Amino acid sequence: MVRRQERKEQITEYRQKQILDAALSVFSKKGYGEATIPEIAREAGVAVGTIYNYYESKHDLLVSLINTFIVTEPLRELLKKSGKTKVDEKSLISSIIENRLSFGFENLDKFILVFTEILREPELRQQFSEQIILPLVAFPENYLSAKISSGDFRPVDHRIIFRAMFGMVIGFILLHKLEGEKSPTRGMTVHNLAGQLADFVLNGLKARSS
Amino acid sequence: MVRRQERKEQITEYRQKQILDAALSVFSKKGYGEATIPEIAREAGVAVGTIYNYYESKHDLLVSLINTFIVTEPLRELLKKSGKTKVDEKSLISSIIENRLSFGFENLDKFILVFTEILREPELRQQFSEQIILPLVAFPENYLSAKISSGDFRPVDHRIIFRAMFGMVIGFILLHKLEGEKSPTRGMTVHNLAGQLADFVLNGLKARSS
Amino acid sequence: MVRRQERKEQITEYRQKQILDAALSVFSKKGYGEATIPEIAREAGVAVGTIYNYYESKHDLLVSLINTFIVTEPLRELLKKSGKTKVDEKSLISSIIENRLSFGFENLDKFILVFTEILREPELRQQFSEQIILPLVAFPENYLSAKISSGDFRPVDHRIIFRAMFGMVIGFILLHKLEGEKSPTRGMTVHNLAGQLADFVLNGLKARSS
Amino acid sequence: MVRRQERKEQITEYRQKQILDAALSVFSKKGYGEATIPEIAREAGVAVGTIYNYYESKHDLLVSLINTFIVTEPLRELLKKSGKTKVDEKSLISSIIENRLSFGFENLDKFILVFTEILREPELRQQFSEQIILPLVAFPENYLSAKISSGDFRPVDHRIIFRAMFGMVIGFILLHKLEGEKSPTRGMTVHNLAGQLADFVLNGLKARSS
DNA sequence: AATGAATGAGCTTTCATTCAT
DNA sequence: AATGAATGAAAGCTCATTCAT
Repeated sequence: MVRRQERKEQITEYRQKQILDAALSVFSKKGYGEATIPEIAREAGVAVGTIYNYYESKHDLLVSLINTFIVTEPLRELLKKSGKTKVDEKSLISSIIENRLSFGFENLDKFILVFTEILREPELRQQFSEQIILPLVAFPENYLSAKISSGDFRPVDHRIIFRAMFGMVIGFILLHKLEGEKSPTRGMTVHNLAGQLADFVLNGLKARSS
Repeated sequence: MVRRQERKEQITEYRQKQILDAALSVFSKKGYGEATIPEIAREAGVAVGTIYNYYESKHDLLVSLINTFIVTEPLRELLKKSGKTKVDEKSLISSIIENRLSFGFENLDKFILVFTEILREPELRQQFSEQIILPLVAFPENYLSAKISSGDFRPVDHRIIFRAMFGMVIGFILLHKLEGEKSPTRGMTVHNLAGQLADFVLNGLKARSS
Repeated sequence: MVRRQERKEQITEYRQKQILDAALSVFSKKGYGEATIPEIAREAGVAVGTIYNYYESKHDLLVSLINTFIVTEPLRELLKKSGKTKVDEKSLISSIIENRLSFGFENLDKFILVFTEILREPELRQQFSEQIILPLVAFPENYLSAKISSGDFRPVDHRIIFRAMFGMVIGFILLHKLEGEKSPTRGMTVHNLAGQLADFVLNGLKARSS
Repeated sequence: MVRRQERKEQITEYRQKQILDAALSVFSKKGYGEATIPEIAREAGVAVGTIYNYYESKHDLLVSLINTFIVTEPLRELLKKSGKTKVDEKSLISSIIENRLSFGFENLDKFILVFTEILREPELRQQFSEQIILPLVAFPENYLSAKISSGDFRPVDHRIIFRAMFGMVIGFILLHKLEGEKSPTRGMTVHNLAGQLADFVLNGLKARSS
């Protein structure tokens, strides 16, 4: 009896994943308005009606999707990565940037989807702000402020500067995609790009006085 | 006779502006797929059919819109601003950033619209890349590379670093909006923010060795 | 003053002809429902509004068209041809058939238009019946009945048989067009076809007993 | 399981028939261009959307309709009627004509629809020519040519003469409808008309020399 | 009298949603 | 629980008609 119950839940979970994956794919390819339920059903390999057994409406599907991929997944990842080996500053920052760049280059359309819809749904925005940005920001901000206290970093406002760095990565990805084939960033490795960005972040533009 | 002709052209131009303005407003509020022609017509104060006297289809309206607001307008502005007074480095960079921040905070939804659609339309992307990004990038890149040559700036790859700075501004705006009311950037003036970003860009994170 | 009046009427008449010609062309190419006023205007070389200065509505244009080309024109032609030189029977019938075949091959789409609309408009049908068919039929029926009285033709019901002959020509043209390129009638001259039909009409199928 | 499958197919077939019947009725009453999908849906007793579950577009509906009623149905009938009892010549021809007249009087608007659209669609025309006219023509042509060989019929070109006879029936029906109430053919029975046409076809107009 | 931009009713078509199976 | 045919509201779009110029 218990087994049966478990079994059912597993199937349910699997179905939901099937559907959300398909929805993510279709929504980010076409945009919410132009995606259709039949297409999502086809991509998920289920019938149209089945989707409505799991989600109340197309809009509910979108919200669930964003909650899952935005709230649940990233936090899970964040936790995984918290215990990390010590490395030197440049390598640490460089590797984080590299990781985010790679991820962003792969998933830009999904981000755009998420940004777009978050900006249109105050409810989602608040969730996003409180459950994603704030925790995400906590660790690096602490890192920054520790470095500032210790005199390793200049006395900048860590809240602003962290957001500037975060934004830099996002914006860099966006430009890379917008420029397309012609961009001078196209021929370079992500590792190289990340290295240059890390150097810039640490040293700025100005030549050292000495 | 000439008068009549002129008069007509003026009306045509005015109508086009009316419709494009309304389309920009509705598209950026709702997104392309969820915007409707009746709503655009209502906003423009014309009949549905009138829109089709000026634009072949909803999609043509989008493309015309992006071309007008993305290709024509910004280039016009760019030219206006080319002759500028000399100021010191920090002020120059700070004021450019401030200008872009203000503009971006006001117009993010329009940018999102434009980004989204450009990413979905290779044709638009190419236009955008060649007619907007490249010219836009030319001047600051030259500035950067001159400064590097003169030894004022460190020997960075100006193509990358310029894009990093550009991206930083875009991404910063995006985060600002996504975080909403709770963001620590909310209480600050744009002038202040721009100052901090300019300082960061020039000096980086690292404390000066001296 | 009289001159001016006359002049105006001439222009009016010319405009009407321009418009009716264009309408005939477009209606018979596309069918009434799929023809559009803008297309007719373009074909006529006038503005859309001008058509409405001469005809009350699209439907009025159709009716006027049919009345003109069906009632006025054919009767005019009929009168022209009433005084004819005497020829022998076979030649007479053959030449009439040839004339109708040539005309029909050229103008089938116009006939189809006319038939279609006449069948749908009882008012037109009555006009057509009384003003076209009856007068058109009068002369050949008289001819037939005279020939029958004189013993040259067999004692058939001339009303039926004339309609059979008339129908034969119409139906033959229809089949010719419907069969298209593959029809065995394609390779033949109209003269030849007309000759065979005339022979058939006069002699029927049966071999003469003698 | 098999039952369910079968059941579904039956429903599908029934729906298609429902829709095609309604479409035939509305198209032939109004013509393609002036028929509307809502009206067809109403006549079929289904929702507008349902029609689009079975046919891709209004035009597809037309083509399917013509293919069904023009290609499939008549050929089926043709096969049914191939084995026939022997009767004398006059009766045979008379009864065929009578059959076609009755059918045509009943269905003229459908024929007009079909003719009109076939003349506008080269693809349909070819289908019609190859799949309908040619097979339909084969048997009577063979009959004619056998009769000619045996000396029973005069040595006419059977390809032409058969088409003349076929056309005569079509054209006769057309005239009958076009003339409306006033036609002298109105008071007569179809049997009588067919008899006179058969007599005419066999004997022509000319009095026998003997 | 001629024009053609503006109009909006009404078309074809789509698709989120329902529900009998 | 899964299905997908049926639904009909609402979209994009067309075009007969009007009317200020």
